[in-house]
Amino acid sequence: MDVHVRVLTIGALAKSAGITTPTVRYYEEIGLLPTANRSRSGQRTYEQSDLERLTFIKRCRDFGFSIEQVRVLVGLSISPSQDCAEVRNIAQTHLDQLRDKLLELQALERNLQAFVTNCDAVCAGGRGRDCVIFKDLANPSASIGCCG
Amino acid sequence: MDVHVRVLTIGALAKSAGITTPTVRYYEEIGLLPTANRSRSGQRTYEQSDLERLTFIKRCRDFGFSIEQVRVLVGLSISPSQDCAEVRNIAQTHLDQLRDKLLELQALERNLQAFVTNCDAVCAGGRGRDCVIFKDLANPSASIGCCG
DNA sequence: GCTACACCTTCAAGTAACTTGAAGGGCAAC
DNA sequence: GTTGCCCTTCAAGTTACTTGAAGGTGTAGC
Repeated sequence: MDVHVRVLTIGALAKSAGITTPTVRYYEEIGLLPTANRSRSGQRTYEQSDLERLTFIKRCRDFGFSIEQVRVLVGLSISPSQDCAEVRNIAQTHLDQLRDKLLELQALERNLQAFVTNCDAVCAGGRGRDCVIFKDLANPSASIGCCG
Repeated sequence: MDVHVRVLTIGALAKSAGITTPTVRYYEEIGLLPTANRSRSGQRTYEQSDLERLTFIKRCRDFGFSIEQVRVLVGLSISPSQDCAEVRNIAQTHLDQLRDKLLELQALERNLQAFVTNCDAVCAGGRGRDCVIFKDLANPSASIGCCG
């Protein structure tokens, strides 16, 4: 059986792909990876093609795709008629969402910076029961921007 | 008992603070809000001070602080010696982490944009079993940047 | 043959921060 | 009295794994 196919243990596979062994088992459990072959003693064995598939999955995850998106992408990648346009569209949608999130986080960064600056300016390391920071944060009718 | 204190139901409280009722109960369950008083029929009742506390929590969450960070901030906000410096430091740490994440996401944005651009340039709406996109993504020894 | 020791196995529960669902009670209006 | 919305609790679902317990496997050295 083991003619000249390089067989990998789950640990070797995981390391090569840059993920952990429990994660490999998890991917198998949720059907992202096919059920692995087993050695006589019951240990999972993998081949080069498994490494490629897992690498594909890892790259997609690194791109921030959700497991469900990766599931679709894996399906497309192994289908006979690989639909590049569909992949492109999934990626574009994902990119759009990413940009929305970036804008949100950038706004958050400005607000947090303003908060810290205000802390420095107003309370300057002091302490006391009348700190404006807490008051403003707890005021239901105040607008945010915070602490000033 | 109900002299001239405006009493709020959980729904009214939640709406005023801009969160959902299950979330209010959840916050009570994890100790972020104190155990609520109850009406004779067993429904939770709240006062203005609860709304302020919940508003404080909501603002902190909007700033992206984790529940555990908010727990600390709430503790500081109700302690007799409110330590502004500590708040400032927590916020600064959080801001630093946020900036790291922003950098990551911006790099991701560039990569995804490159991916989409490459899809357009290389495969241009086509389909076929030799799509370079899939091949590159699945190649364990290829460097990322993707699809080119 | 025996002993380390790293690596493998399964199953269950934990993580964050809620959300959703089921099954039922309370209360004000029409 | 009944409609309809709000409230109650408890349990499970979500995402993407991680951690832990308890035990088997494989190989290297002595």
